[in-house]
This record gives sequence, C-alpha cells and structure tokens, in this order.
Amino acid sequence: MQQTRQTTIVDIANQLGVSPSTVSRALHDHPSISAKTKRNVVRLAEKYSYQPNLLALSLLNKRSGVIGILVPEITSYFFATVISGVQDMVSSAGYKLLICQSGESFEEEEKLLQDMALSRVDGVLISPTFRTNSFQHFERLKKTGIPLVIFDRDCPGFEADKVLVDSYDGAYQAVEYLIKTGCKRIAHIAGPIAIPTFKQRLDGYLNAHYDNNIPIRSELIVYSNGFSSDDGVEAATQLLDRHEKIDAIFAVNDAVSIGTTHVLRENGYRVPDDISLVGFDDESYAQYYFPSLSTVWQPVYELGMLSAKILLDRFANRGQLQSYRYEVLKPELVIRESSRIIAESTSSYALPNRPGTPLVHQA
Amino acid sequence: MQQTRQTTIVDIANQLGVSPSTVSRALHDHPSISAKTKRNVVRLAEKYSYQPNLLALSLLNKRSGVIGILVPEITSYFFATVISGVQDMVSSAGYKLLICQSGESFEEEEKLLQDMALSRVDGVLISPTFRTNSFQHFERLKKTGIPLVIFDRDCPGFEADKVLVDSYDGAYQAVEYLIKTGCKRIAHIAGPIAIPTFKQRLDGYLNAHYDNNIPIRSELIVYSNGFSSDDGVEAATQLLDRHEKIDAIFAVNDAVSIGTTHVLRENGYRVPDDISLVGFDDESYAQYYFPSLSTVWQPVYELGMLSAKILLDRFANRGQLQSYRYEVLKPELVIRESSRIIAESTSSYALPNRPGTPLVHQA
DNA sequence: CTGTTAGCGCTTTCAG
DNA sequence: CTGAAAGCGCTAACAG
Repeated sequence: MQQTRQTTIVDIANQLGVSPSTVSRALHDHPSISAKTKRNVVRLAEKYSYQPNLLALSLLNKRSGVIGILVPEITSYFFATVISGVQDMVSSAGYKLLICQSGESFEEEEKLLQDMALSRVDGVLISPTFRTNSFQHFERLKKTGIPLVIFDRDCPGFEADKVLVDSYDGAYQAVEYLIKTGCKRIAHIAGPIAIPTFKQRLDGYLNAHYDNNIPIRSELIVYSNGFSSDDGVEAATQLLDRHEKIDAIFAVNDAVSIGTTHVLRENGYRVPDDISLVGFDDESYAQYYFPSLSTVWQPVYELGMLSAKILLDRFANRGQLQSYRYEVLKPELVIRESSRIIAESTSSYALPNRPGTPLVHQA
Repeated sequence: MQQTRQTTIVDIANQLGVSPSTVSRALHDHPSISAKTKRNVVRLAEKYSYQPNLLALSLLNKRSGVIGILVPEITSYFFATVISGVQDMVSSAGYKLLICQSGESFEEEEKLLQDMALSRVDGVLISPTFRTNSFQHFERLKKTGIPLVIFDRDCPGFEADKVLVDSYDGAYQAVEYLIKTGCKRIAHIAGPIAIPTFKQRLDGYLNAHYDNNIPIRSELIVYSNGFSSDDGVEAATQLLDRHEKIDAIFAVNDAVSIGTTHVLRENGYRVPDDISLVGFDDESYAQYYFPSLSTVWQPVYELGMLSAKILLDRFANRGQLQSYRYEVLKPELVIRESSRIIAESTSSYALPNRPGTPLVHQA
C-alpha cells in the first residue's frame, strides 16, 4: 500500500546513463537500437516492473482509448446484456469501456455526457432516458468531434448513427399471434409512450388489430407509469377494475408480465386457460416462470456488438464524411406456455430451443 | 462530426494577448485577477465552449479520478445492484467508474487488472472469479500503490480491505427455518464450492442440521457446476434421479431455485405442499414468481456503497498505515409461498413488506 | 495583478 | 545507433 512512486522511463534512463528516448525505443522494438542497450533496458524495466503511463500517452496521442456507454440503468437484463456485447466488441479492439447510468434522469444524462467529454472518451454509445426530448447535449458532443451512436431508444429528429430493434414488428407478431389463436379481446399494458420503443409496441398492437379487422377498444389499453413488475401489478389491477371481458394481454415487457400474472392469479384467472399472456424481452427467467412466458426475443447481445462496431468504424474512417447508419434488428416471437397454442399454426411460430441468453446469435 | 480541434487554454491566451497562466487563473476564480481580464477570458471560453482536458489534469495531479470495478459478470441482479451502489457512492465523491467483467476467467481478470493499472485508476474494487486461487496479480496492484477492496467473494490468505455478506448465517437461517417448519429430509443444491460464498452456504446448511440434531445425508447434497437456472435444472434432475425421499430443498441461489421448481413441477411435485423451497439472493422476480420464492435477502446495494466508501476512505488517509477493514453484512430470511409456514414461529420470521429491491436499507 | 518557467510521462523529429 | 529538444494541455511556484 506504500506509494513508492511508479518507475518512469526517465528513472530507467538515468540509472543506465542513457537518454529517455533510447529507453522508449528499446521498449518498443525500434529497429535502430543496439541489442545490448535493449537488453539492459528491458532487464531494468522488468526489475522495477515498469508500467507505461497511459495518461501521458493519451495526452500525447489525443486519444484516450476509452469508449463511454450511457444507459438508463444497468440492472435490467436488457441493458446488462447490451453492455456485454459492447464490452466484447470494444475490448477486442483494445478499448476500455466507461459505463454510466443516467437513472432515467435527464440532468444526470447531461452531466455524465459532459463528464465523458471532459475525460476525452473517444466515442459514446447512448440510450437516452425517456425524459430526453431535447438533444442539445448530443449536438454539443457531436460538435466537439466525439462520435456517438444512439441505440435501442430512438431520438426522432436527431441525426446520428442509430441501432434499434423493430419493436413495432415484435409487437405486431405477438398480437397477430394472439389473434390467430382465437383471442378477440386483447388488452395491452403499455409502457410510458414517451419512450419511442414503447410507442412502437403500442402501434404494433393497434395495427395488428386493424389489419385483422378487429375493432380496437380503448378500454382494453392501460398506460403504465413505468415498466417494472410493480408497475405491472398496478396496471393489471387497474385493468381488472374496469370489469371488461378480456381473453388475452400483451404486456409491454416481461417484468410487467410477471407482475400481471401475479394479479391475475390473485383474482382467480388462469393463464393461459382464461387469459393468454405475451410479454417482451425474453428475460432470463421467462422460460422458467410458471407458466413459462411467451414473449418477444430481441437480439440484445447483437445489438450491443453492432452498435459498438459502428462506432469503431467511425474511428477507422475518422474525418471522412459518411452518411449516418440506421440499423434495425428484428425480434422474434417465442411461444411458451403462457399463451394458448393452436395446432395448425404452431409450426410456423415455434422456435426450436432458445435457452435463456444465447451469447452469439445468428441474425 | 468535424474534428475542429478542441480549444485550449493557450488559444484563449493568444487571442487575448495574455499568458496561459492568466487564463487558467481567470477560469479558477483565483483571487488575484482583475475583474476585467477575467470577464474577457470567461467570455471567450464560453464562445469557444472551452473544455478543460482532464487527461492533462490527471497527468499533472497524478490522479485520474477513475475508480475501477472488476466483477465476474454484470448481468446478474446481484452484481448489477452492487455496481449501482458503488456508482452512487463514488460519483457523489466526483469519481468516475470503470466497470469491467472478467466473465469468471482468471486470465481475463489478470489482463483487466493490468489494464486498469496502466490507465492509472485511483483504486479498484474486486470480486474475484471463482477460479482465482492465486493472488499475485492483486499483490502486484498493491505494490504499485493502488488501493483495492475485495467484496462479496473472499480471498482466503490475501490481506486487503474486505466487504462480505455472511452467507453462512443466511444459509443457517434458511435451513433452520426449514427444520422448524417440520422438514426432516432437506436437500441442498450447492454451487461450486470453489467460491467461498457457496462453501459458506453449504456450511450453514450442515451446521444447522448438526445444531438441531438432524443427521446429514450426503445423498441429499448435490453439487452443481454453476449457478444459473440451467445449472439448477441439471442439478435438480440429478437429485430426483437418486430417488431419495425429500421434503425440502435449499438452493444456492434464486436462479437455481427457479430451474429447480421447473423440474419439480415437471415431475409432479408441488411446491410447497410436497417440497418446501428456499433460495438465496431475493432477485427482483422472486416475489412475483409462482409460488413466490422464499429466499435470503442480501444488502446488495449497501454492499456496493460500503465497499466504495472504504476505498474512498483509503484515499482520504492515503499513505497512513491502517489495518485492513473486514466488514461482514447480515442477510435476512424472507419467507414467501414456496415454503410451508408454521403458525407459531411465523411472527419471528415474517418481515413486513419487502418489495423488490430496497434502494437504501438500514443495516 | 500578470508573465515566465518548469514539469507531469512519454514519443518523435532532427541532429549528431 | 543515440541524444537533445519540443510538445501534448495544464497548473503552480517564483518573479516581477
């Protein structure tokens, strides 16, 4: 624990009676360096377990080798997995990852982004808070020359590289499946529609009805304040209080789903016998839940990898003007026990075996 | 996206015809600086949206303002929550957090730790992989003067600040509770006992039996290869294959528990009617599971806060020799529906209402 | 009140 | 093959 001061290149130089530049060269296999001095330098370096100071290097090279990622929170399966994907991609390119949570607070998002800029991260990946409706802080970042990639949650009107999941499509698949299995009165527990992703899920729900000529009943849609299990409990309770007849529920995500099943069970409804239920996310517990949860799987890990890849590409083509990339990944419906299954269409829906979290997934 | 080169203090100085130091002083409210020049400087700084280069500062001050945290993985509720606690603590002290995952790989752990040392993090929080049995890389870090705190997973024989949870006690509580509720043949699905934490849970299981004069049957203990739900499925299957009579299972954690309930259900056992089940961790889904999971809650967020706090204290008393701190936090048994409840002892066990994840918890 | 100087640790011309 | 010098961006004595 004693702060013995790290040995520097100068220390070694002095001890050997050579110049710092010689030491530097020796340490980097520079061609024009005598084998002898090189040996001496390397020996000393090892003896003192010399460690190059990356801070000095960063200052010199004007790049820190750090990529920042800003997410609303890391405790959900979704973001934690995205981060894993990003981590794997950037570290294979020699970058470190600075992970920050905004906690869905806009002010925090601004502050953290500012912090990152100050510490001179080389690039940033951002999934904005659902309160983020002004993008000046993003623009500011762009202006300082730090490339950024928006992922998962879109920022309408803000131009940047973006990697999203087609939530609309996932929701559409889910609801159309419910319709095909004979459900007529399908409720939707929507998340805060300030989040574009959740708005899209609602739209998917609506259009699946429309395309299948099923009337939409606004009394079957309940808007939740958040998207945790507790929010699910609240929303589901609210839904049941309306005393509407329902035979299916499409919930905005799995967390809300399990809150919902809880309420349904307490009120004597059986899933899926009385009510079919489909969630979204395919959380790690979804397959082991009882009944196991039908849900929409998203290529989360891949989302992280791709976002990071796009950022790295920007580094490679630094300066060159390039149009922004806009990537949309496709989710997949996973049918399990929480929804009734109709025989004839099973084959087209059932996915072979998708255990928990596939680390690598083919697109 | 155009790299316009960030404006520096020198740019401002030149433009104003003053020296860089004057600019620096103006920007820092130095007492001896004329109101006029200060105004000029500030105006220009704003005009060019000047941003101090933290890398230069770090190099100068020999502190980066970054704290590193190294965990086996971030996708579990446990570590994600620890990180949240750490994040909140360190950011309130003005530090940034560099989060790294070892993926339970020893080599990766070594490499990442090395990386952190190179980027001159000011301190490190570590929860080692379960393969970590040599601590030379930790020693090396200590020698370079970077303080480190070990949390959650102990490193027997390695001296450092440590913050742990009393897993032994948690397990003991759980098993004693099962015994008190009348269970006679309590099985244990143990995790890899290379992890001290899991070894402790096993010990708690054993000693609770011993203290209550219940014979221990080795055929009721199954050692799982990992601690995911899939591992739980495998271990539970193995357990049932032994055709031993059992009336309760204490599983090493909640993830394994839900894999276990899955297998039990498939084999026609009802929980808790036929078999009582208790897990460990109190994951966010535990209370909404069916049946809701009896489990052992750990002060996870607090664990993160405290670990970070201890590290910050080291900074404050830098250099001063101090004995290492060894903190052990107490877990609490949470009784829900997956275990039979006996009337008379309920009161001493039942906890009022403990929804999901308490953000702040009194010790 | 302000400028000059030196230096954090390192690399990289440019001269030897 | 090696050294001297300059500089990345900034601050903190030390002089004026």
